[in-house]
Amino acid sequence: MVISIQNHERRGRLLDLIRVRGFAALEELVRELGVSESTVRRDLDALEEQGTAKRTHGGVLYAGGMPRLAEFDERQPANWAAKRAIAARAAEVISDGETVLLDGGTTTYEVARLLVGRSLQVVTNSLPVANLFASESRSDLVLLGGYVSPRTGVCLGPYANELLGRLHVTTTVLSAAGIADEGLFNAHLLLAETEQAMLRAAGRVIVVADSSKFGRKSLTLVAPLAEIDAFVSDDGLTDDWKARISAAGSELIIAVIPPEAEDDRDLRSSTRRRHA
Amino acid sequence: MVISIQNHERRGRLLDLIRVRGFAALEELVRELGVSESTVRRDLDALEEQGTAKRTHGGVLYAGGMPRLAEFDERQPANWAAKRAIAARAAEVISDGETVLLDGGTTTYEVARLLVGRSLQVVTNSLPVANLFASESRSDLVLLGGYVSPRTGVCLGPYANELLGRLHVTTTVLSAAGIADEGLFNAHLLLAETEQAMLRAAGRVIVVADSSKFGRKSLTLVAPLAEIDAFVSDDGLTDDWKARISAAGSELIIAVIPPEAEDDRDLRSSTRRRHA
DNA sequence: TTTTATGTGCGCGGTCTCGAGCATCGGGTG
DNA sequence: CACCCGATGCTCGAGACCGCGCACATAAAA
Repeated sequence: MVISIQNHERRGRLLDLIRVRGFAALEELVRELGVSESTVRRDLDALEEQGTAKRTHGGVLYAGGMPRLAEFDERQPANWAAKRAIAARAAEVISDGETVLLDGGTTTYEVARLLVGRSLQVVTNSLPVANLFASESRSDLVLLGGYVSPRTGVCLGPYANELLGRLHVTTTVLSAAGIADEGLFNAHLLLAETEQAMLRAAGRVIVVADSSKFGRKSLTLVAPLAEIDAFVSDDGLTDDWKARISAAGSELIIAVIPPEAEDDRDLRSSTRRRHA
Repeated sequence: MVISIQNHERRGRLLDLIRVRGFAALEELVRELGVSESTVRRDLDALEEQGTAKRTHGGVLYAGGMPRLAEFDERQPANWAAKRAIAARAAEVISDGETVLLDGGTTTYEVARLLVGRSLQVVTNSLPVANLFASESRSDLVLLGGYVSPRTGVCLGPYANELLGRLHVTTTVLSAAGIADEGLFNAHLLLAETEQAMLRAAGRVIVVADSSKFGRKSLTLVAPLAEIDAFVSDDGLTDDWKARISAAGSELIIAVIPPEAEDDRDLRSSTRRRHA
């Protein structure tokens, strides 16, 4: 009946190690628990039986983790390299010490990843972005509250807008579902309101959007082009649109997709001789 | 028979598979990508060189994940079994359809884990708890905004309190750093204010705390015992404290630690071993 | 005490994986 | 056309990991 006490203390520590790291090699568990490999393996079997861990070859991974958001999972990597290149350029124009407001979306998430570790004040309505900065002591984090959209993980609604009305940030990084002559478009009505509040709170507004977004409309208009200080996009943007953005008085930053990671653009015989 | 395009498209798909699952066995990647094992292995080498993935024996795990919070990592598993048992009892007294306000802390986090999938409206100031419900379509999620404490991942400050002032929930699940005659104690001054606002917003207040918390004080007083409707603790609680809680007019729910997982309680008799 | 049960460590054979080397294919270059 | 080069797939020896059985130690039961 009574199961030995060290037994469960050790399994508790074991489970904690796995939970903390998400994955642990069997060899390192042996070293850190100070027991034999057989014992660790038996414990792992028990944990897998219990369902809290899943064994793999050479290690174990935690199974009690959190579910993931749909938007970040079901994405095809179509223009992912473009997003990353855009994010890199956008992160460059943000200086240390700034107060940055980050919108939701996959591109702004990539920007956020590049900003982790910088000395910044970060404001966001995006749960995934907040997770990036939550444990970061180098930067302060302010999260907008409100109703959380299940699919995208962003905070919406009047509470978020109201809090935004009392904030001021040096730079806002916005995403967009479409960019047309009328201005920025977004697919979510409540989010559009929140993004309008973000615009009002910002000293400088940067929109990150890959070239496929230009010329497309979406459900609702967020803001005219003239309210945007700078666009960051990739070199798939047509000259036509480059002209329109200049005409609207906005700066345009073109990110070049690095040769290491091109995917949806051509460049066939990749690395070496490239006629140019 | 195109050359380099397929290369990177495949690596993009590969990285997406890894990113979505967190971990993937090499064999399943071979099957799903329809290429040979060698090619997958070479791609994995490239991804590891790039830093976005980490190879293990027999598989690969995604390396671009998010950092983790200190409070949930450095936890010793001392009374973790107690926490889980307490969380199970606390989750039982919450009915479907309720609006539940969940505090931060590891015990309330365990409660939250058990509530995932239930039909509830959830309000929380805790980032880890919010992550649990963010992708859950069965339950609505409202997140309190404000400054995010780096160590614990909870939202603090006047914005959170203000938003709480305009909410009403049926049940609040609170944690505590200490429980003494004077009432609930907490280690964080700003958090105490937020928790007081949580108390005011609630129709019913449940405090989850393992027995080691009773009789201990902490930095600041949150609320007197009489304001708590129910305490959930483990059977290590002394009769003295059981009487005091009854005297304060609060309900007491004792969780029994299942025989599968007892750890730090009793069985002191057999704590030695070590062969020569 | 002896007996029994449980937990732990060690060793061995079998299976799987890894990395490197080699062959093939297809296209671009001179 | 001849050559080069990157990409892919296959083979194979070496090494890692797994599961099993056995031996030993300790605590509870007889």
